[in-house]
Amino acid sequence: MHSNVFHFPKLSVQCGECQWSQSCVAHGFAVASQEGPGLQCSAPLRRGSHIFQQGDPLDSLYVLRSGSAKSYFDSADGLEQIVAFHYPGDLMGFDALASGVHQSAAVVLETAALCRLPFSSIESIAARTPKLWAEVMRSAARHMIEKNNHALLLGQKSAQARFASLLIYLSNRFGERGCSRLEFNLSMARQDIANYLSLAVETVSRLFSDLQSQGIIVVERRYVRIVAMEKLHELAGGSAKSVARLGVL
Amino acid sequence: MHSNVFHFPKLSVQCGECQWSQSCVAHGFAVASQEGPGLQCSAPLRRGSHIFQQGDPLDSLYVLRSGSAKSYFDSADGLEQIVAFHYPGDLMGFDALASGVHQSAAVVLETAALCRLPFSSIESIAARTPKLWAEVMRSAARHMIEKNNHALLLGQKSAQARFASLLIYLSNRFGERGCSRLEFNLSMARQDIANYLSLAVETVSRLFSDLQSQGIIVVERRYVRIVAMEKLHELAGGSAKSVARLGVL
DNA sequence: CGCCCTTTTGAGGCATTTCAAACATTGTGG
DNA sequence: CCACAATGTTTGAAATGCCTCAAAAGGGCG
Repeated sequence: MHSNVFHFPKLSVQCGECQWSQSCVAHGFAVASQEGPGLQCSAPLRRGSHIFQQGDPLDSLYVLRSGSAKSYFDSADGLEQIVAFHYPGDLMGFDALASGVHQSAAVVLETAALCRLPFSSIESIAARTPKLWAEVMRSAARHMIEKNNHALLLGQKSAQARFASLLIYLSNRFGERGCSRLEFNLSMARQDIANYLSLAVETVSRLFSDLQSQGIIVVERRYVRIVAMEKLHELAGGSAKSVARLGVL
Repeated sequence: MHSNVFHFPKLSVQCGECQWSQSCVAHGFAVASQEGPGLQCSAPLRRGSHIFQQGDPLDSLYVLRSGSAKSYFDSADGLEQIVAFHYPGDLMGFDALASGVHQSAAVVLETAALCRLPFSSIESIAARTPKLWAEVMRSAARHMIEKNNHALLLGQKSAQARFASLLIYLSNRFGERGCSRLEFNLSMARQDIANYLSLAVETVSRLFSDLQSQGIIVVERRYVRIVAMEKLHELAGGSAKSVARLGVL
Protein backbone atom coordinates (compact mmCIF):
# COMPACT_ATOMS: atom_id res chain seq x y z
CA MET A 1 0.00 0.00 0.00
CA HIS A 2 1.07 3.59 0.38
CA SER A 3 4.54 3.35 1.82
CA ASN A 4 7.10 6.00 2.44
CA VAL A 5 9.77 3.35 2.68
CA PHE A 6 9.81 2.85 -1.07
CA HIS A 7 11.08 6.35 -1.58
CA PHE A 8 14.10 5.83 0.64
CA PRO A 9 17.46 5.06 -0.98
CA LYS A 10 18.50 1.54 -1.79
CA LEU A 11 20.50 -0.11 0.92
CA SER A 12 23.46 -0.87 -1.29
CA VAL A 13 24.01 2.71 -2.33
CA GLN A 14 27.47 4.12 -1.76
CA CYS A 15 27.99 7.20 0.34
CA GLY A 16 28.91 9.34 -2.63
CA GLU A 17 25.70 8.42 -4.40
CA CYS A 18 23.50 8.68 -1.35
CA GLN A 19 20.78 11.25 -1.75
CA TRP A 20 21.43 12.63 1.72
CA SER A 21 25.12 13.18 1.20
CA GLN A 22 24.76 16.94 1.08
CA SER A 23 23.56 17.20 4.64
CA CYS A 24 24.78 13.90 6.01
CA VAL A 25 27.29 13.66 8.80
CA ALA A 26 28.34 10.25 7.58
CA HIS A 27 29.18 11.68 4.18
CA GLY A 28 31.43 14.28 5.74
CA PHE A 29 33.03 11.49 7.66
CA ALA A 30 33.54 9.32 4.61
CA VAL A 31 35.16 12.08 2.64
CA ALA A 32 37.42 13.13 5.49
CA SER A 33 38.44 9.60 6.31
CA GLN A 34 39.44 9.04 2.69
CA GLU A 35 37.71 5.72 2.65
CA GLY A 36 37.12 6.25 -1.01
CA PRO A 37 33.69 6.63 -2.52
CA GLY A 38 31.69 4.95 0.21
CA LEU A 39 31.27 4.16 3.86
CA GLN A 40 30.63 0.66 5.05
CA CYS A 41 26.99 0.04 5.83
CA SER A 42 25.91 -2.51 8.35
CA ALA A 43 23.66 -5.32 7.24
CA PRO A 44 20.04 -4.23 7.44
CA LEU A 45 18.62 -4.55 10.94
CA ARG A 46 15.09 -5.75 11.54
CA ARG A 47 12.38 -4.29 13.70
CA GLY A 48 13.22 -4.63 17.34
CA SER A 49 17.00 -4.83 16.92
CA HIS A 50 18.96 -2.61 19.23
CA ILE A 51 21.47 -0.36 17.53
CA PHE A 52 22.95 0.32 20.95
CA GLN A 53 21.72 -0.11 24.50
CA GLN A 54 21.65 2.27 27.41
CA GLY A 55 24.81 1.57 29.40
CA ASP A 56 26.85 0.42 26.41
CA PRO A 57 30.28 2.00 26.25
CA LEU A 58 30.58 4.53 23.46
CA ASP A 59 32.04 2.74 20.49
CA SER A 60 30.47 4.41 17.51
CA LEU A 61 27.96 6.98 16.47
CA TYR A 62 25.44 5.92 13.85
CA VAL A 63 23.71 7.59 10.97
CA LEU A 64 20.44 6.08 9.86
CA ARG A 65 20.53 5.46 6.13
CA SER A 66 17.12 3.91 5.61
CA GLY A 67 14.20 2.75 7.70
CA SER A 68 13.36 4.30 11.04
CA ALA A 69 14.24 4.02 14.70
CA LYS A 70 13.39 5.33 18.13
CA SER A 71 15.54 6.43 21.05
CA TYR A 72 14.40 5.89 24.61
CA PHE A 73 15.85 5.72 28.06
CA ASP A 74 15.00 4.23 31.41
CA SER A 75 15.24 6.26 34.57
CA ALA A 76 16.58 4.91 37.81
CA ASP A 77 12.97 4.74 38.99
CA GLY A 78 11.99 2.30 36.27
CA LEU A 79 10.20 4.84 34.12
CA GLU A 80 10.71 4.81 30.39
CA GLN A 81 10.55 7.68 27.94
CA ILE A 82 10.90 7.73 24.18
CA VAL A 83 12.89 10.85 23.42
CA ALA A 84 13.14 10.79 19.65
CA PHE A 85 12.11 9.14 16.41
CA HIS A 86 14.80 8.84 13.77
CA TYR A 87 14.69 8.97 9.99
CA PRO A 88 17.35 8.68 7.29
CA GLY A 89 20.19 11.12 7.77
CA ASP A 90 19.75 11.34 11.55
CA LEU A 91 22.77 11.01 13.80
CA MET A 92 22.20 8.75 16.79
CA GLY A 93 24.12 8.23 20.01
CA PHE A 94 25.44 11.73 20.51
CA ASP A 95 24.52 11.85 24.19
CA ALA A 96 27.17 9.21 24.90
CA LEU A 97 29.84 11.87 24.37
CA ALA A 98 29.15 13.24 27.84
CA SER A 99 30.51 10.25 29.73
CA GLY A 100 31.61 7.70 27.16
CA VAL A 101 28.55 5.59 27.95
CA HIS A 102 25.29 5.59 26.04
CA GLN A 103 22.58 7.19 28.16
CA SER A 104 19.79 6.12 25.86
CA ALA A 105 19.04 3.13 23.66
CA ALA A 106 18.20 3.10 19.98
CA VAL A 107 15.89 0.47 18.51
CA VAL A 108 14.92 -0.17 14.92
CA LEU A 109 11.28 0.45 14.09
CA GLU A 110 11.35 -0.32 10.37
CA THR A 111 14.12 -2.38 8.78
CA ALA A 112 17.09 -0.08 8.87
CA ALA A 113 20.51 0.30 7.33
CA LEU A 114 23.11 2.22 9.25
CA CYS A 115 26.36 4.00 8.62
CA ARG A 116 28.66 3.30 11.51
CA LEU A 117 31.10 6.02 12.54
CA PRO A 118 33.74 4.58 14.88
CA PHE A 119 34.25 7.21 17.52
CA SER A 120 38.02 6.88 17.68
CA SER A 121 38.20 7.53 13.96
CA ILE A 122 35.88 10.49 14.27
CA GLU A 123 38.08 12.04 16.91
CA SER A 124 41.30 11.67 14.98
CA ILE A 125 39.73 12.66 11.71
CA ALA A 126 38.14 15.69 13.25
CA ALA A 127 41.56 16.86 14.33
CA ARG A 128 42.30 17.58 10.70
CA THR A 129 38.74 18.18 9.52
CA PRO A 130 37.02 20.73 11.72
CA LYS A 131 34.23 20.85 9.21
CA LEU A 132 33.19 17.39 10.29
CA TRP A 133 32.94 18.57 13.88
CA ALA A 134 30.82 21.45 12.73
CA GLU A 135 28.41 19.04 11.07
CA VAL A 136 28.16 16.92 14.20
CA MET A 137 27.56 20.04 16.26
CA ARG A 138 24.86 21.30 13.96
CA SER A 139 23.16 17.95 14.18
CA ALA A 140 23.40 18.05 17.97
CA ALA A 141 22.02 21.58 18.08
CA ARG A 142 19.07 20.56 15.91
CA HIS A 143 18.33 17.71 18.28
CA MET A 144 18.50 20.11 21.18
CA ILE A 145 15.89 22.34 19.58
CA GLU A 146 13.68 19.34 18.95
CA LYS A 147 13.99 18.34 22.58
CA ASN A 148 12.99 21.83 23.65
CA ASN A 149 9.92 21.54 21.48
CA HIS A 150 9.20 18.14 22.93
CA ALA A 151 9.35 19.55 26.46
CA LEU A 152 6.97 22.33 25.52
CA LEU A 153 4.64 19.84 23.92
CA LEU A 154 4.64 17.58 26.97
CA GLY A 155 4.31 20.39 29.44
CA GLN A 156 1.92 22.82 27.89
CA LYS A 157 -0.19 21.22 25.20
CA SER A 158 -3.43 19.32 25.43
CA ALA A 159 -3.63 15.72 24.29
CA GLN A 160 -5.20 16.79 21.01
CA ALA A 161 -2.55 19.45 20.41
CA ARG A 162 0.24 16.98 21.17
CA PHE A 163 -1.19 14.52 18.74
CA ALA A 164 -1.64 17.11 16.00
CA SER A 165 1.90 18.36 16.62
CA LEU A 166 3.30 14.88 16.15
CA LEU A 167 1.43 14.37 12.89
CA ILE A 168 2.75 17.70 11.61
CA TYR A 169 6.24 16.82 12.73
CA LEU A 170 6.15 13.46 10.95
CA SER A 171 4.61 15.07 7.89
CA ASN A 172 7.50 17.52 7.73
CA ARG A 173 10.13 14.87 8.24
CA PHE A 174 8.68 12.77 5.42
CA GLY A 175 8.35 15.83 3.24
CA GLU A 176 12.00 16.79 3.77
CA ARG A 177 12.93 13.34 2.50
CA GLY A 178 10.95 13.59 -0.69
CA CYS A 179 7.96 11.58 0.52
CA SER A 180 4.42 12.83 0.64
CA ARG A 181 3.58 15.27 3.40
CA LEU A 182 -0.06 14.32 3.18
CA GLU A 183 -0.05 10.56 3.28
CA PHE A 184 2.36 8.18 4.90
CA ASN A 185 2.67 5.14 7.06
CA LEU A 186 3.44 5.62 10.71
CA SER A 187 6.70 3.99 11.65
CA MET A 188 5.69 3.24 15.20
CA ALA A 189 2.99 1.50 17.20
CA ARG A 190 0.26 3.32 19.12
CA GLN A 191 2.13 2.43 22.28
CA ASP A 192 5.18 4.34 21.04
CA ILE A 193 3.10 7.34 20.09
CA ALA A 194 1.47 7.25 23.52
CA ASN A 195 4.79 7.08 25.31
CA TYR A 196 6.38 9.81 23.19
CA LEU A 197 3.42 12.10 23.79
CA SER A 198 3.03 10.92 27.39
CA LEU A 199 -0.57 9.91 26.96
CA ALA A 200 -2.43 6.70 27.66
CA VAL A 201 -2.63 4.37 24.67
CA GLU A 202 -6.39 4.62 24.91
CA THR A 203 -6.22 8.37 24.55
CA VAL A 204 -4.11 8.06 21.41
CA SER A 205 -6.54 5.59 19.98
CA ARG A 206 -9.42 7.94 20.73
CA LEU A 207 -7.57 10.83 19.09
CA PHE A 208 -7.13 8.88 15.88
CA SER A 209 -10.86 8.19 15.88
CA ASP A 210 -11.80 11.75 16.79
CA LEU A 211 -9.71 13.44 14.12
CA GLN A 212 -10.97 10.98 11.56
CA SER A 213 -14.60 11.62 12.46
CA GLN A 214 -13.88 15.35 12.24
CA GLY A 215 -12.67 14.78 8.70
CA ILE A 216 -9.18 16.05 9.43
CA ILE A 217 -7.36 12.80 8.76
CA VAL A 218 -8.07 9.41 7.29
CA VAL A 219 -6.47 6.59 9.18
CA GLU A 220 -6.29 2.86 8.63
CA ARG A 221 -3.95 1.10 10.98
CA ARG A 222 -0.57 2.75 10.41
CA TYR A 223 -1.59 4.47 7.23
CA VAL A 224 -2.46 8.14 7.67
CA ARG A 225 -3.69 10.66 5.16
CA ILE A 226 -3.93 14.28 6.18
CA VAL A 227 -7.07 15.77 4.69
CA ALA A 228 -7.09 19.18 6.37
CA MET A 229 -3.57 20.30 7.18
CA GLU A 230 -4.83 23.74 8.19
CA LYS A 231 -7.13 22.30 10.83
CA LEU A 232 -4.24 20.22 12.08
CA HIS A 233 -2.14 23.34 12.56
CA GLU A 234 -4.98 24.99 14.44
CA LEU A 235 -5.28 22.05 16.77
CA ALA A 236 -1.53 21.86 17.32
CA GLY A 237 -1.52 25.24 18.99
CA GLY A 238 -4.03 24.33 21.67
CA SER A 239 -2.71 24.45 25.20
CA ALA A 240 -3.92 22.37 28.11
CA LYS A 241 -3.88 25.21 30.55
CA SER A 242 -4.36 28.91 30.12
CA VAL A 243 -1.42 30.23 28.19
CA ALA A 244 1.53 30.20 30.55
CA ARG A 245 2.56 33.73 31.19
CA LEU A 246 6.02 34.45 32.46
CA GLY A 247 7.47 37.78 33.48
CA VAL A 248 10.88 38.68 32.23
CA LEU A 249 12.34 37.70 35.57
CA MET B 1 21.07 34.71 55.44
CA HIS B 2 22.08 31.31 54.10
CA SER B 3 23.23 32.06 50.61
CA ASN B 4 24.95 29.90 48.08
CA VAL B 5 25.96 32.95 46.14
CA PHE B 6 28.65 33.82 48.65
CA HIS B 7 30.49 30.64 47.80
CA PHE B 8 30.76 31.44 44.15
CA PRO B 9 34.00 32.89 42.81
CA LYS B 10 34.65 36.59 42.84
CA LEU B 11 33.71 38.35 39.67
CA SER B 12 37.14 39.78 39.03
CA VAL B 13 38.90 36.45 39.07
CA GLN B 14 41.01 35.62 36.04
CA CYS B 15 40.34 32.52 34.02
CA GLY B 16 43.50 30.81 35.15
CA GLU B 17 42.56 31.31 38.78
CA CYS B 18 38.92 30.43 38.32
CA GLN B 19 37.89 27.46 40.39
CA TRP B 20 35.99 25.93 37.48
CA SER B 21 38.88 26.09 35.06
CA GLN B 22 39.40 22.33 35.07
CA SER B 23 36.02 21.62 33.57
CA CYS B 24 35.23 24.97 32.00
CA VAL B 25 34.78 25.41 28.31
CA ALA B 26 35.78 29.02 28.62
CA HIS B 27 39.07 28.05 30.18
CA GLY B 28 39.86 25.77 27.27
CA PHE B 29 38.99 28.64 25.02
CA ALA B 30 41.19 31.09 26.89
CA VAL B 31 44.17 28.80 26.79
CA ALA B 32 43.74 27.97 23.14
CA SER B 33 43.17 31.53 22.09
CA GLN B 34 46.37 32.59 23.83
CA GLU B 35 44.65 35.55 25.34
CA GLY B 36 47.05 35.27 28.19
CA PRO B 37 46.05 34.38 31.70
CA GLY B 38 42.45 35.44 31.48
CA LEU B 39 39.34 35.81 29.41
CA GLN B 40 37.41 39.02 29.34
CA CYS B 41 34.37 38.94 31.58
CA SER B 42 31.36 41.06 30.88
CA ALA B 43 30.25 43.52 33.51
CA PRO B 44 27.92 41.80 35.96
CA LEU B 45 24.37 41.59 34.69
CA ARG B 46 21.41 42.12 36.99
CA ARG B 47 18.31 40.06 37.45
CA GLY B 48 16.11 40.25 34.39
CA SER B 49 18.85 41.12 31.91
CA HIS B 50 18.82 39.12 28.72
CA ILE B 51 22.10 37.48 27.84
CA PHE B 52 20.65 36.80 24.41
CA GLN B 53 17.16 36.76 22.98
CA GLN B 54 15.40 34.20 20.89
CA GLY B 55 15.88 35.26 17.28
CA ASP B 56 19.22 36.97 17.85
CA PRO B 57 21.85 36.05 15.31
CA LEU B 58 24.52 33.82 16.78
CA ASP B 59 27.36 36.06 17.83
CA SER B 60 28.82 34.35 20.87
CA LEU B 61 28.39 31.47 23.20
CA TYR B 62 28.49 32.28 26.90
CA VAL B 63 29.78 30.55 29.97
CA LEU B 64 28.19 31.55 33.24
CA ARG B 65 30.89 32.45 35.72
CA SER B 66 28.79 33.42 38.71
CA GLY B 67 25.14 33.90 39.55
CA SER B 68 22.39 31.97 37.83
CA ALA B 69 20.22 32.13 34.74
CA LYS B 70 17.36 30.44 32.96
CA SER B 71 16.80 29.52 29.33
CA TYR B 72 13.35 29.58 27.81
CA PHE B 73 11.73 29.72 24.45
CA ASP B 74 8.44 30.78 22.95
CA SER B 75 6.62 28.59 20.48
CA ALA B 76 4.84 29.90 17.41
CA ASP B 77 1.60 29.33 19.31
CA GLY B 78 2.53 31.77 22.03
CA LEU B 79 3.42 29.14 24.61
CA GLU B 80 6.49 29.57 26.75
CA GLN B 81 8.67 26.90 28.29
CA ILE B 82 11.69 27.20 30.54
CA VAL B 83 14.09 24.53 29.33
CA ALA B 84 17.02 24.91 31.71
CA PHE B 85 18.44 26.60 34.76
CA HIS B 86 22.10 27.57 34.57
CA TYR B 87 24.85 27.70 37.18
CA PRO B 88 28.54 28.64 37.04
CA GLY B 89 30.45 26.71 34.42
CA ASP B 90 27.41 26.14 32.20
CA LEU B 91 27.67 26.81 28.50
CA MET B 92 24.71 28.71 27.09
CA GLY B 93 23.48 29.30 23.56
CA PHE B 94 24.59 26.07 21.97
CA ASP B 95 21.29 25.52 20.17
CA ALA B 96 22.04 28.51 17.96
CA LEU B 97 24.63 26.43 16.13
CA ALA B 98 21.87 24.68 14.21
CA SER B 99 20.86 27.69 12.16
CA GLY B 100 23.03 30.58 13.30
CA VAL B 101 20.09 32.09 15.17
CA HIS B 102 19.35 31.67 18.86
CA GLN B 103 16.29 29.46 19.31
CA SER B 104 15.98 30.20 22.99
CA ALA B 105 16.59 33.17 25.24
CA ALA B 106 18.76 33.34 28.35
CA VAL B 107 17.87 35.62 31.24
CA VAL B 108 19.77 36.36 34.42
CA LEU B 109 18.12 35.17 37.63
CA GLU B 110 20.78 36.23 40.14
CA THR B 111 23.39 38.84 39.30
CA ALA B 112 25.67 37.09 36.87
CA ALA B 113 29.10 37.43 35.34
CA LEU B 114 29.71 35.84 31.97
CA CYS B 115 32.62 34.72 29.86
CA ARG B 116 31.87 35.59 26.28
CA LEU B 117 33.17 33.26 23.59
CA PRO B 118 32.92 34.97 20.19
CA PHE B 119 31.75 32.29 17.84
CA SER B 120 34.04 33.24 14.98
CA SER B 121 37.01 32.92 17.30
CA ILE B 122 35.80 29.57 18.56
CA GLU B 123 35.56 28.27 15.04
CA SER B 124 39.01 29.34 13.99
CA ILE B 125 40.58 28.35 17.27
CA ALA B 126 38.94 24.96 17.16
CA ALA B 127 40.59 24.30 13.83
CA ARG B 128 43.87 24.02 15.69
CA THR B 129 42.51 22.90 19.05
CA PRO B 130 40.20 19.94 18.66
CA LYS B 131 40.24 19.54 22.40
CA LEU B 132 38.14 22.69 22.69
CA TRP B 133 35.56 21.20 20.36
CA ALA B 134 35.53 18.08 22.46
CA GLU B 135 34.75 20.14 25.53
CA VAL B 136 31.93 21.95 23.80
CA MET B 137 30.55 18.63 22.61
CA ARG B 138 30.69 17.10 26.04
CA SER B 139 28.84 20.07 27.41
CA ALA B 140 26.23 19.72 24.69
CA ALA B 141 25.86 16.01 25.35
CA ARG B 142 25.34 16.67 29.06
CA HIS B 143 22.62 19.16 28.24
CA MET B 144 21.01 16.59 25.98
CA ILE B 145 20.88 14.08 28.81
CA GLU B 146 19.36 16.69 31.08
CA LYS B 147 16.73 17.44 28.49
CA ASN B 148 15.91 13.76 28.24
CA ASN B 149 15.44 13.67 31.99
CA HIS B 150 13.30 16.77 31.80
CA ALA B 151 11.07 15.13 29.21
CA LEU B 152 10.69 12.06 31.39
CA LEU B 153 9.90 14.23 34.37
CA LEU B 154 7.26 16.20 32.48
CA GLY B 155 5.75 13.19 30.83
CA GLN B 156 5.73 10.50 33.45
CA LYS B 157 6.04 11.92 36.92
CA SER B 158 3.41 13.20 39.32
CA ALA B 159 3.49 16.79 40.51
CA GLN B 160 5.08 15.70 43.78
CA ALA B 161 7.72 13.61 42.02
CA ARG B 162 8.55 16.46 39.66
CA PHE B 163 8.98 18.81 42.55
CA ALA B 164 11.16 16.39 44.51
CA SER B 165 13.24 15.75 41.38
CA LEU B 166 13.88 19.46 40.97
CA LEU B 167 14.98 19.85 44.57
CA ILE B 168 17.37 16.91 44.18
CA TYR B 169 18.66 18.31 40.92
CA LEU B 170 19.33 21.71 42.47
CA SER B 171 20.88 20.10 45.52
CA ASN B 172 23.30 18.20 43.29
CA ARG B 173 24.18 21.23 41.24
CA PHE B 174 24.96 23.25 44.36
CA GLY B 175 26.88 20.33 45.81
CA GLU B 176 29.04 20.00 42.69
CA ARG B 177 29.99 23.62 43.14
CA GLY B 178 31.08 23.28 46.72
CA CYS B 179 27.90 24.62 48.28
CA SER B 180 25.72 22.77 50.71
CA ARG B 181 23.57 20.04 49.26
CA LEU B 182 21.17 20.36 52.18
CA GLU B 183 20.45 24.04 52.41
CA PHE B 184 20.43 26.67 49.73
CA ASN B 185 18.51 29.55 48.30
CA LEU B 186 16.39 28.95 45.25
CA SER B 187 17.53 31.07 42.34
CA MET B 188 14.13 31.36 40.80
CA ALA B 189 10.60 32.47 41.59
CA ARG B 190 7.72 30.06 42.17
CA GLN B 191 6.45 31.02 38.73
CA ASP B 192 9.67 29.78 37.15
CA ILE B 193 9.54 26.52 39.06
CA ALA B 194 5.94 26.07 37.98
CA ASN B 195 6.76 26.69 34.35
CA TYR B 196 9.83 24.45 34.36
CA LEU B 197 7.85 21.62 35.95
CA SER B 198 4.75 22.45 33.91
CA LEU B 199 2.54 22.87 36.94
CA ALA B 200 0.26 25.64 38.12
CA VAL B 201 1.93 28.11 40.48
CA GLU B 202 -0.66 27.17 43.07
CA THR B 203 0.35 23.54 42.85
CA VAL B 204 4.00 24.44 43.42
CA SER B 205 3.05 26.53 46.42
CA ARG B 206 1.03 23.66 47.84
CA LEU B 207 3.94 21.27 47.31
CA PHE B 208 6.25 23.50 49.32
CA SER B 209 3.70 23.52 52.11
CA ASP B 210 3.03 19.78 51.90
CA LEU B 211 6.66 18.70 52.00
CA GLN B 212 7.29 21.06 54.86
CA SER B 213 4.37 19.72 56.86
CA GLN B 214 5.65 16.20 56.17
CA GLY B 215 8.94 17.26 57.70
CA ILE B 216 10.91 16.57 54.53
CA ILE B 217 12.01 20.14 53.92
CA VAL B 218 12.07 23.45 55.72
CA VAL B 219 11.23 26.37 53.51
CA GLU B 220 11.10 30.08 54.05
CA ARG B 221 10.58 32.04 50.89
CA ARG B 222 13.50 31.10 48.67
CA TYR B 223 15.49 29.45 51.41
CA VAL B 224 15.22 25.65 51.43
CA ARG B 225 16.71 23.13 53.82
CA ILE B 226 16.42 19.47 53.02
CA VAL B 227 15.73 17.56 56.21
CA ALA B 228 15.07 14.08 54.82
CA MET B 229 16.96 13.55 51.59
CA GLU B 230 15.98 9.88 51.53
CA LYS B 231 12.29 10.69 51.60
CA LEU B 232 12.90 13.15 48.81
CA HIS B 233 14.45 10.45 46.66
CA GLU B 234 11.49 8.18 47.36
CA LEU B 235 9.06 10.85 46.26
CA ALA B 236 11.08 11.66 43.16
CA GLY B 237 10.44 8.20 41.73
CA GLY B 238 6.68 8.47 41.87
CA SER B 239 4.94 8.31 38.54
CA ALA B 240 1.66 9.92 37.66
CA LYS B 241 0.36 6.94 35.79
CA SER B 242 0.95 3.25 36.14
CA VAL B 243 4.56 2.62 35.23
CA ALA B 244 4.80 3.03 31.49
CA ARG B 245 5.56 -0.31 29.98
CA LEU B 246 7.06 -0.48 26.55
CA GLY B 247 7.90 -3.54 24.52
CA VAL B 248 11.24 -3.73 22.83
CA LEU B 249 9.62 -2.83 19.54
C1' DC C 1 3.49 54.38 53.82
C1' DG C 2 1.05 52.43 50.08
C1' DC C 3 0.97 50.16 45.69
C1' DC C 4 2.04 46.06 43.23
C1' DC C 5 3.62 41.65 42.59
C1' DT C 6 4.39 37.20 44.60
C1' DT C 7 2.86 33.63 47.37
C1' DT C 8 -0.50 31.04 49.85
C1' DT C 9 -4.87 28.70 50.81
C1' DG C 10 -9.63 26.93 49.71
C1' DA C 11 -13.40 24.90 46.75
C1' DG C 12 -15.10 23.09 42.57
C1' DG C 13 -14.45 21.42 37.67
C1' DC C 14 -12.59 18.97 33.89
C1' DA C 15 -9.26 16.55 30.93
C1' DT C 16 -7.10 12.56 30.97
C1' DT C 17 -6.23 8.29 33.27
C1' DT C 18 -7.68 3.94 34.90
C1' DC C 19 -10.27 -0.11 34.69
C1' DA C 20 -12.69 -3.45 31.89
C1' DA C 21 -13.79 -6.00 27.93
C1' DA C 22 -14.16 -7.02 23.01
C1' DC C 23 -11.86 -7.15 18.67
C1' DA C 24 -8.07 -7.26 15.22
C1' DT C 25 -3.52 -8.52 13.91
C1' DT C 26 0.75 -10.71 13.96
C1' DG C 27 3.64 -14.43 14.75
C1' DT C 28 4.43 -19.40 15.72
C1' DG C 29 4.44 -24.26 16.05
C1' DG C 30 2.08 -28.27 14.73
C1' DC D 1 -1.51 -23.73 6.02
C1' DC D 2 -4.28 -23.45 9.95
C1' DA D 3 -5.03 -22.86 14.92
C1' DC D 4 -3.78 -20.69 18.80
C1' DA D 5 -1.28 -17.56 21.59
C1' DA D 6 0.49 -13.16 22.25
C1' DT D 7 0.31 -8.61 21.25
C1' DG D 8 -1.75 -4.42 19.68
C1' DT D 9 -6.02 -1.62 19.09
C1' DT D 10 -10.54 0.18 19.99
C1' DT D 11 -14.48 1.60 22.73
C1' DG D 12 -17.17 2.62 27.05
C1' DA D 13 -17.82 4.11 31.91
C1' DA D 14 -16.00 5.59 36.25
C1' DA D 15 -12.28 7.71 39.06
C1' DT D 16 -8.83 11.29 40.11
C1' DG D 17 -5.02 14.60 40.07
C1' DC D 18 -4.21 18.87 38.83
C1' DC D 19 -6.05 23.16 37.11
C1' DT D 20 -9.01 27.11 37.37
C1' DC D 21 -11.17 30.55 39.79
C1' DA D 22 -11.38 33.44 43.85
C1' DA D 23 -9.57 35.90 47.57
C1' DA D 24 -6.49 37.11 51.21
C1' DA D 25 -1.92 37.57 53.22
C1' DG D 26 2.91 38.58 52.79
C1' DG D 27 7.18 41.17 51.06
C1' DG D 28 9.67 44.42 47.96
C1' DC D 29 10.37 48.93 46.39
C1' DG D 30 9.48 53.65 45.20
